Amino acid sequence: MAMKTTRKQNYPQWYQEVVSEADMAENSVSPGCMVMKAWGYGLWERIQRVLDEKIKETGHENYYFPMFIPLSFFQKEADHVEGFAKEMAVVTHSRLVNEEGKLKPASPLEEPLIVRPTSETIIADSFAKWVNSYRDLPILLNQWANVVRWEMRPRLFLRTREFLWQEGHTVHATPKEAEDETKKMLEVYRDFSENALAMPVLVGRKPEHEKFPGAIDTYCIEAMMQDGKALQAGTSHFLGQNFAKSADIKFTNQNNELEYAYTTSWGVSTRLIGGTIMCHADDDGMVVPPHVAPYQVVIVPIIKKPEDAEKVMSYIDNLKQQIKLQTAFGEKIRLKVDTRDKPSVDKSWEWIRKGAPIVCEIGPRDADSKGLMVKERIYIGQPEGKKIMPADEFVTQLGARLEMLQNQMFSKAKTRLEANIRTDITTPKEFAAYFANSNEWIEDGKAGKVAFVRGKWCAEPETEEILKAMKITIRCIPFDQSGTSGKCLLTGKDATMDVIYARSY
RNA sequence: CGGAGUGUAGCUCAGCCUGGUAGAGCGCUACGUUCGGGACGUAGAAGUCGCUGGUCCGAAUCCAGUCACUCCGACCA
Repeated sequence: MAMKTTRKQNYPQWYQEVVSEADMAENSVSPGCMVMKAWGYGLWERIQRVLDEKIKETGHENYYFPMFIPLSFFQKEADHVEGFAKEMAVVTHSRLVNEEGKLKPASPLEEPLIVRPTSETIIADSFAKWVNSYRDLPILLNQWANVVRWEMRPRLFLRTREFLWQEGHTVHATPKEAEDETKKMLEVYRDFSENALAMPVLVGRKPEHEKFPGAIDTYCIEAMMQDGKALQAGTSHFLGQNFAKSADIKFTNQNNELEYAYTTSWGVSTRLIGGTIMCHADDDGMVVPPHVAPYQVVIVPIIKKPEDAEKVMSYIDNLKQQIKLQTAFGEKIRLKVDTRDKPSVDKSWEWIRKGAPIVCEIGPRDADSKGLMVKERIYIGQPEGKKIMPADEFVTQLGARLEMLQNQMFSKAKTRLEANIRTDITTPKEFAAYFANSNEWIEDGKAGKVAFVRGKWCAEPETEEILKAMKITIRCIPFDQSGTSGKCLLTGKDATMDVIYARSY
C-alpha cells in the first residue's frame, strides 16, 4: 500500500495524495491554478493526440482564436452572460506604473477584455463574417486552448481557474444537421472515454436547469467515480439559432432566402485526467490506462555491482530495440529506461505510484538467463502481478498484453458502474433515505452505499429546490428511456421521464 | 463575500501559553555496508521564524497592523 490514506479512509484526501505521489501536478503560487508536471501533462498530451485524431476523422479542422474577448460580446446573448458573469477574469488596464515603489495598473482600457471562459461569442463573430451562402456550410472547427473561470474552490484537475480543453464549434444550415453533429460528437466522447481512458460513461441530455448557458439542448457523458459520485466528463451543445441571432450569422439558402444558421459547441477538458484518476487509481496510487500512458513500459535496471553495469545495460539496450518494433493500439510502444542515479527500489515504487502499466526489473541474472521480471500495475486476480518470464516471450506478447490490460480496466470499471445504479427505488421516502448516507468508497463490483439512482422525474420547477436541499443533482436524462410511467422520486407526482440522480463533483 | 484556522529548513511540523538568541522527522550531500516489494550506519549542508511597527536589556514567543495561504459555505467544465 503506497498511499498513506486509503480510498476508504478519506476519498478526497486520497485523491490529492495520488496526484501528488504520482507527481502529476501541484498547486501553483498563482491561486487556484496548477502546475502540470511531466506525468500529468504527458497524459494530457496523449489525450490530445488520440482525441484530436478522432476530431479530425469526423471532418473538423483546428483553428485558434484569441484568448481576450471584448466585454460587449458577452452582452449579446442574454442567458450566456448570466451563466458566466460571476466567474470572469476581466482585463481592465494595459500597463503598470511605479508609484512610490509600488506597481499600479494604469492606462485603463476603453472596453474591458474578458479572458475567455469559453469561446462561443468570439467564434460566432468570425462565423458571421465567413458565412454568406449555404455553400459555405457547414463549418466544422475545433480549438485546443486554455480557458479561465474564476472558481472559488479549486481542486487539481477537477476544477482549476485556468484549465486546458478542446472546444469544437460548428455552423450548419439546418437544425437537424446541427443536432446530428451534437450527437455525433457526444458519441466521439463516449467512445474516447470508454476506449482510450477505459472510463465507462452514461450518455444523455441535461435537464433544463443544468444546460449550458445559451444552449437549446446540452448532451453529456457522465462517469461514476469510486466514491459513487458523478463526474461530468464531456458536454456537447445544440445552440440552435441563439448565437446566430446574437452574432448575426446569416446565410442565403437555396431558395434565395436569408436565414439564421444553427451552431453547436462541444468540449472536454483536463478534468478528464481527474476522472481517470478517480476511476482507476487504487491504494498504491495512480493506474494509467495503457492506451494513454506516456510510457507503457518502464525498465528499471537492477545493478548491484559496478562490474555488472555493462552487461545489464547492453542487455537492456538490445531488449529496447526489440520492444520498439512492437505496437499496441496501432501505435509504437512507448518505453522508458529509467537510468537515473537512484536506488532501484525507489524507482520501482515511483513507477507503481505513477501507475505505469508495466514495469520491468532487469538485473544480471536476467541478462544471463535472457529473461526479465514483469510487474503489471493493473492487478488482475492476484494482488501482486509479478512474474519472471523469458524476454522473447515478453516482447512478442507485449502489444496484445497491453491491450488486454486496457480491456480489463474498462470491464472492471464498467462492472462497478452497472452494479451501482439503483433502479429499485420508487418513492420519495426511500429515495431520501438512500441519499441520507454520506458518500464513501464503493467496494469493487459490490453495490455501494451511495451511488446513482435511476428513476422517475416529473420535471416540475419545484424539484430544483428539493434537489438543492438534498445536494443531489440530475446527471442526465438517459437516451434509453423505459417509456414506462411511475411516480417522481422527488415529489411523488406522476412522471414518465427516467433520469439519473447522483451526488456530483 | 460569510465562518474557522495556519504562516518556523526543500517537505511535514514541534517550540509560543510562562520572552533569554533555532529544533525533530523526511528529503538533500559525502563515504561505507546494502539493493529482485519501500535498508542502515557515520559525517555534513541547509532557516533575515510571512511582512511592518510597538513593548522590553532582550521577541519565533507578548501587543497592534498588514499580507498570504488552507479548510468549511455560496458558485462551478
